[in-house]
Amino acid sequence: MKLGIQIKMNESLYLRNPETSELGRNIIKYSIELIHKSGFESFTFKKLSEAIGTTEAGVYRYFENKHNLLVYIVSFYWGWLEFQINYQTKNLKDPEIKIKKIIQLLAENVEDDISTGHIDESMLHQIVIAEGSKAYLTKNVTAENKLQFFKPYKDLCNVVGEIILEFNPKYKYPHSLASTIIEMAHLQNFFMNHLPSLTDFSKNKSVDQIVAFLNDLTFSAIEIK
Amino acid sequence: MKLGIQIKMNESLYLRNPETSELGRNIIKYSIELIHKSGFESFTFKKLSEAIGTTEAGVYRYFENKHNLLVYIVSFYWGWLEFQINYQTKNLKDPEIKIKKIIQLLAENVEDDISTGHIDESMLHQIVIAEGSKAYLTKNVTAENKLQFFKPYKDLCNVVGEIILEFNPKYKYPHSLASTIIEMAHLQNFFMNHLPSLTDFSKNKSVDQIVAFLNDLTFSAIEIK
DNA sequence: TTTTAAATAGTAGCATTACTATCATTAATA
DNA sequence: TATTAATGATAGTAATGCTACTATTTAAAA
Repeated sequence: MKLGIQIKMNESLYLRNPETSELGRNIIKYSIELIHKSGFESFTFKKLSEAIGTTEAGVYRYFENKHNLLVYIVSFYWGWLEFQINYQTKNLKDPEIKIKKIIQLLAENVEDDISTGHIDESMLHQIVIAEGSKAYLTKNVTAENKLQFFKPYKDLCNVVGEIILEFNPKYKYPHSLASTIIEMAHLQNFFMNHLPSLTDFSKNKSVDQIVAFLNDLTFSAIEIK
Repeated sequence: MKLGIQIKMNESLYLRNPETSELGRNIIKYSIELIHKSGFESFTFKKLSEAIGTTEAGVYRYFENKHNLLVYIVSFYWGWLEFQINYQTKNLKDPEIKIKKIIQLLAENVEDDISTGHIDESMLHQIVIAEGSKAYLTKNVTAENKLQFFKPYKDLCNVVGEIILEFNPKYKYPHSLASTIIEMAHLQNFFMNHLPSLTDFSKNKSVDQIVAFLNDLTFSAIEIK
């Protein structure tokens, strides 16, 4: 059975809600494909509109610029991931097991069984690994942060931070550790695949090695001494 | 006394060595200023050439494109930092003290007492925090990696990894931990200043808090149990 | 000293990018 | 059926990213 989920997106990210029309949904779908294939730098609204079969102006009616579109799809990912985490840790009591589950969800390659129609979450995961940090590494962070552009990311970080405190209420850096785990789950993946000498993950390129590293790092830090 | 140091740069990063002429040195100097002021996205060779008082074509004679120029200045930073680390840990025997020194050098704001003429290392440090990862987060990583674009970064990571092993020869993830420390020294700084809810660092925004977090994280991970 | 070739600087131009504006057409709704 | 909203088609502008060509300076060889 495929479950449909809906993720409410921040309205200031778009000019017109892409979920409400065929064209809008195609914009999201083909953006993900194009960015995944050729990277965010070479991605343009021209190419996107050609892929969809519409015009550049058509895309501009939905998104002010390609940066906002990136933030949109990255935000979608973080929202989706938080849903996954809530769903998969719902009935777990033990915070240790919860944290391990979260690390696994963060690091593991996505299989989109709980999917959302037109969006390929597995491809989206790859995009977030390679392009995600470009969403906030700009001169406009502060302004965009005020518009809540990064809320889904911050929410996720909070959720993880809370569970860290459940495990060890005395731990001093729950948020910093949460953002470290989240970032590293992705960055070590990127390094493993493209700059392997920055990691200790061998040939087989299995994400299990990243999970093991992050588990070790996390529990060493938060275990009660 | 100001000490002059020279950092040998990878020749495939430039078309003409910017160290060998006044114009070349100005290209580096003003790039750092402009990127620091307005960010890498809005930085163009046109604006740079106007700031210097030359023409666009003049800049293109030194660097193929702005991406390579970014990689150049980021590489310079990593080379400079490795020099600093070697210099400041030279006579230290205890690997624990060495690691603490490294974390401090990574996280602390740079004061360029050991400076390199026209380059403002303190400004460069800020650039690497905000733009550094854009050097490798591209579709060309693999090709550029083959051309040794990221050697200074990888060298640094290796140096840190070696010292981690000095502390605990049995630790399983020296490189991944090294790249985690290096990346987080910068990213937590960025978060602290722009997205503070992703950290646990309060009001005063002192980098000492980042140092404390990284020390805790690192030594929890590598201490011999 | 003159000649000449190499290095450097400057001009101009082109294709693409990142938008904006206008107007006609289609589809949905009152 | 009239009206409005969304889309499509077309065009245009300014900035960006880059190349080709010409002019000038400089430095070495004759």
